[in-house]
This record gives sequence, structure tokens and C-alpha cells, in this order.
Amino acid sequence: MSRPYHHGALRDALLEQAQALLAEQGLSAVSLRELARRAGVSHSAPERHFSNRQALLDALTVRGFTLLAAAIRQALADHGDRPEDGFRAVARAYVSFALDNAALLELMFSSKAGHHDDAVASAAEDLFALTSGLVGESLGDKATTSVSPLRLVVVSTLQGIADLAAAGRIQPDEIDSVIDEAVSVFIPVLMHRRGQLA
Amino acid sequence: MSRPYHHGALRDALLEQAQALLAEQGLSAVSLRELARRAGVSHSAPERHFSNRQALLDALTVRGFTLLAAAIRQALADHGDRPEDGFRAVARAYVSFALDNAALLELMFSSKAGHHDDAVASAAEDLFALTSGLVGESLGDKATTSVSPLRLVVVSTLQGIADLAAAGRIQPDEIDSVIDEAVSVFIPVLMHRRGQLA
DNA sequence: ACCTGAACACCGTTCAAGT
DNA sequence: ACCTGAACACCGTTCAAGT
Repeated sequence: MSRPYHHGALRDALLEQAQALLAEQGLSAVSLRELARRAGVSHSAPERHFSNRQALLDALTVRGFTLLAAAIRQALADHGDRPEDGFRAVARAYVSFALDNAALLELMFSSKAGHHDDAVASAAEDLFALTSGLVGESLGDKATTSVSPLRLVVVSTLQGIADLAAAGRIQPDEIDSVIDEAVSVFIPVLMHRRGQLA
Repeated sequence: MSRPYHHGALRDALLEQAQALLAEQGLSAVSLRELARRAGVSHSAPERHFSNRQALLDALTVRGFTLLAAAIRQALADHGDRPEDGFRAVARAYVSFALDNAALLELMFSSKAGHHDDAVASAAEDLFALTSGLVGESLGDKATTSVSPLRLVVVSTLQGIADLAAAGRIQPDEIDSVIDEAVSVFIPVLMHRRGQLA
């Protein structure tokens, strides 16, 4: 028995280990050679699945966006009917992801100046549409097609709270009060806009 | 003449080159050996000034916080008297820094889980006090001592806008309208709170 | 006080060869 | 189709030695 010549699911195993390594020891510790070692294959076996280190990091990034989007969808599905409940639930899911996956979040939002991967771009776009859709939902269908400045402000605030929480600038015991404050700032503005549109 | 045995200002030269390399080719391109090459010294000369690569990155991070804080102070000094002018000027300075120094901003706000450098922590604290002080200024002296949730929401929004702009999720031509929207959301809230405190 | 040069253990990437 | 093993050029870090 032992391990067969073909690993069988090397690609998934590498990604799994990569996520763990990233969380435990940071981005610089995520090396193809170390991942190969942990998977029990030779140092050049990963090359079949990821043509270089960047390709592996891209796949990890896509995974991160997918996980975060799923967490946010779950939060939305579980929330109460009132707009402020949805907002609060999404903010909590976002921050919770940021605290549990700080290094992954950084990887997801690193700008990578000259870097353009289609799968990464589309996963990022999905998340962006989801969070900015929050605002559209509050405003009603009339406003869901345009990406208004207000949406971008709300998305920025969510992103900023998650960032500062992950960086420890917002302490764990302050998080709920900060989210509640954001809700109390934005909900009246959203309600007022909805009134104007009606 | 030529280059003397002692470089004379190697530390500053290394930091200067490091900032340029970071902006041009990203964090992974910032190697001690490449910096030594560019400075015209042996590969182990930098070790006198930075005991390891992390120490150099820490120094670069401190530089970043100092530069950003200076830009924000300048913006505050140049602004009009009205609170919304101050807010707008700071937001623009923040975003402008983020666009010009995307990789440096990432380095500054990377969480570095187990990483604690006193100089970095104190530079970060200075910036944080400066941006959150914005809100205190609007609220009057009564509120400047406590870090209220509202301050943290405002700081988060500034940080989020800068992040999303640097990552290209907010397009350059959308930035001014997003900043104006943030001003129009927060200024009435700040004015209202000030009224309650008076 | 500051810098050099050799040494060591790591890394990404490439490629002929094996199964 | 998938994996191995050797090779190459890079890197951070250490340390005895030079100026």
C-alpha cells in the first residue's frame, strides 16, 4: 500500500497545506518546496499543477474570495428582515473572516501592480458585487444597477473595519460597538435615499 | 577619488533604494543583496545597519507612516476652516498617498501576526491618533480624549477608500465623488453629535 | 567603526528521464 | 498523464578576516 506513485489529489492537497502555512507562518513561508515536502512528493511535482509560485498564490486568493463570499451569503440568509440586521450580519461575517484569515485577506487585497489573473479578477468582482449589492437591496431595485458613490463608501467602510480589526487597531472588544455605530450612521442615510427615490 | 571604502551614508542609501524597489517591483524584489548591489557595497555590508531583512522592512514601514502623517498634516494646514474641508483634504491626501505608494501602504498595514517592533508600533499610533483626531476636532475638545466608536468608523472609512483605490476597485475618476459622498454622510452626523455634547 | 569574502542552507525554475 | 532528480541562479544569514 503506502503512498502510490501518483498522489491522486495533489493539487487540492497543496492548496490545503498552503492555506494552513499562510495562516501559521505568513506569506513568505509559503514555498513550493515546503508544500511538496508536506505532501510527500518531490520538489518539482507541484509544477504540474501550478506553473509557478504566483499561480499557486492566485489559486489561494480565489479560494479566499470564494470562502468570504460564502460566509457573507450565509450571514445574509440568516439575518432578520430589517435592513440594519442584514448590514450588521454582513459586517460581522466580514470581520470574523478577517480575524481568522488575516494573511489570506492581505493576499486577496494586495494590489500586485502589474498582475492580472482572470480567475482572481472575477472572484474579486463577485465579492464586490455582493457587498455593494447590500446597499442596492436597501435602496430597492431602482438603484441596483448603478454603482453609486454611496455604495463605494459603504464597501470601503466594511473593508476598513475588517482591515483595522485584522491589524489589531480595532480591539476585539471594540468590534461590536464599531459595527453598531456604522449601522447607525449608514442606515438612516440609506432610508432617506430610498425615500427620495420612491 | 571613486567610491571610498566607507560608503558614508549607507543606511539612508539602502532605505532610499528599498523604497524605489518596492514601488517598482513589489515586496519580493526588495532583497538585501540587490540593495547592496545598487549601493555598490558587498552583499553583507547592509548587515551592519539592518540586522536582518525584517529590520530593513520595519525601517521602511516607519518611513511610510512618517511620510503619510506629514502629508495629512500638510493637508490639514492648507484646508479651509469648515470641518468638511478638513475631512475632504485629509481623505484626498490619504488616497493620493495610497495611489503613489500602494506597495508601501500594504507593507504598513500588513498584520505580521507575531511581529512587534516598537518603532513601527509608535509610528502607526501617531498616524492613528492624527486621523482619529480629525473627528475629535469636529466634536470639540470635550470628546478628544476617548476613542469613540464613531472615530473608528471614520478612520475605517478613510482606510477602506484608500485601500480600494490602491487596489483599483475604486477607479481614479470615481475617487472625488466617493470622498464627497463620505463627507456628506459623516459631517451631518458629526455636527449632530457636537450639538448633543454642547 | 565599517566593510569584505567564503560558507551554508534555503528557494524558484527548468528539463531530461523515469513509471 | 504524472512524478523524479540533477542543475542553475538566486536569496538570507553568519562569521573570520581585512582597513
